[in-house]
Amino acid sequence: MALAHAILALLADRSFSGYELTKEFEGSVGCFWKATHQQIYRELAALEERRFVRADLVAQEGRPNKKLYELTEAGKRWLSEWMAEPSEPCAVREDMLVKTFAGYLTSPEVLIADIERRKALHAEKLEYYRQIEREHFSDLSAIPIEKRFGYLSLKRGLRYEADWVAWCEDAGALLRSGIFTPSG
Amino acid sequence: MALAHAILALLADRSFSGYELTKEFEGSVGCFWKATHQQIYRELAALEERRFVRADLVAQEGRPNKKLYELTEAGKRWLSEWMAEPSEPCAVREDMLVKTFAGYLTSPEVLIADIERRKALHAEKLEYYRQIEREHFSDLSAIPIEKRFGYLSLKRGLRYEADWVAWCEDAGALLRSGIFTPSG
DNA sequence: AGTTTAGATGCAACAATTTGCATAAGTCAA
DNA sequence: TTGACTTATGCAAATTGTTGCATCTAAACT
Repeated sequence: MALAHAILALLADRSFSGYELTKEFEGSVGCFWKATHQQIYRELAALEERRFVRADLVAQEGRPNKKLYELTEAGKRWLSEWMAEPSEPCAVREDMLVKTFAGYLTSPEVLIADIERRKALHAEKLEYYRQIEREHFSDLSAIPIEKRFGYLSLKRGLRYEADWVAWCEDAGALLRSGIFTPSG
Repeated sequence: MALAHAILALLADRSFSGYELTKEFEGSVGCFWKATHQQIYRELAALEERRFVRADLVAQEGRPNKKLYELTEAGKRWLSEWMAEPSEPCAVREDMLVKTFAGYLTSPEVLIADIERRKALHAEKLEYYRQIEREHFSDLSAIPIEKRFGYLSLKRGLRYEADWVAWCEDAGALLRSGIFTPSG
């Protein structure tokens, strides 16, 4: 039920509609949580029923109406209580590493191609996080304390993507070295 | 449906029972996949129905009988085809980073305690992977080629855990520096 | 003699996630 | 003016993942 907490964590700062939350989860917050619009809308409905959030219908000109959700006192309390509980490492399920593990069933070229593709993906995400870092966290003392905490999460995202890029280079070099081919 | 592929990837090397597979997923293979015994038994039954694996009942003395599963030709083909498809990064859902993101809702001490706990967990796992590295991959040229590929996956696990430890130290230092407290 | 630990498998219920479909208004370019 | 894209929300079904329980054998501990 931790998606609920991720949503409440965003709503602690300001109000969001489901659509806006979806965008957030696809972007910067994506460094620590992934969720589709379906999950978010369903979870918001559940949170509203539990009175942890409250919704305001906002009529808009030129576009569909939206439901703006805000955190209630009960929601804030529930979130704070959860913060004190120990956190477990998230489950890893990496297709890529299943492939390297059984790499002898295909040709090194197939693996290398996929690794290069992944390297590009992670490098792109890394650049995106670096841009956020430059634009929002270049001077921590200049931003309100509540916003500074996001930097800790972003730092993890920066590390994670940089680390993937480094592994891709590492693994690519090993595969090209010929250690994994009978002839080499 | 990628758990299926992870199971087949293990069975490509040798036959396993469900119980043995569970142990594998808890240990070394845990660096790229997490699965409970329930998931594994269910998936094995489904794979058997699709004829990607075949089961042999093995009577054992002194302990319950077991079902030894082996990969079929069809299963091997299906796995090889899957290997050529591009792999997507796995979904990240990190409770810890939700907490750092909304860290202003609790005290730095609460965050620091959890970060220290996580650091110990990741350091332990890192040591475990290092032990596997020493015991199984200290000389790549001395082991059969099929087994060498596992080192690529292990290397990712080593990096991942080391990177977490480094982040924990980083985040801990920042939290202790007082940047995140109004008085500091 | 009784409890715990390890090996071995499985059902049932529940929770979470993904995927496909559906709607509806407005913008913007070919 | 047709087609693609963005904003905005949602249902239904299928797939995956988790949790609690249940069974059986045998060794090892207390």
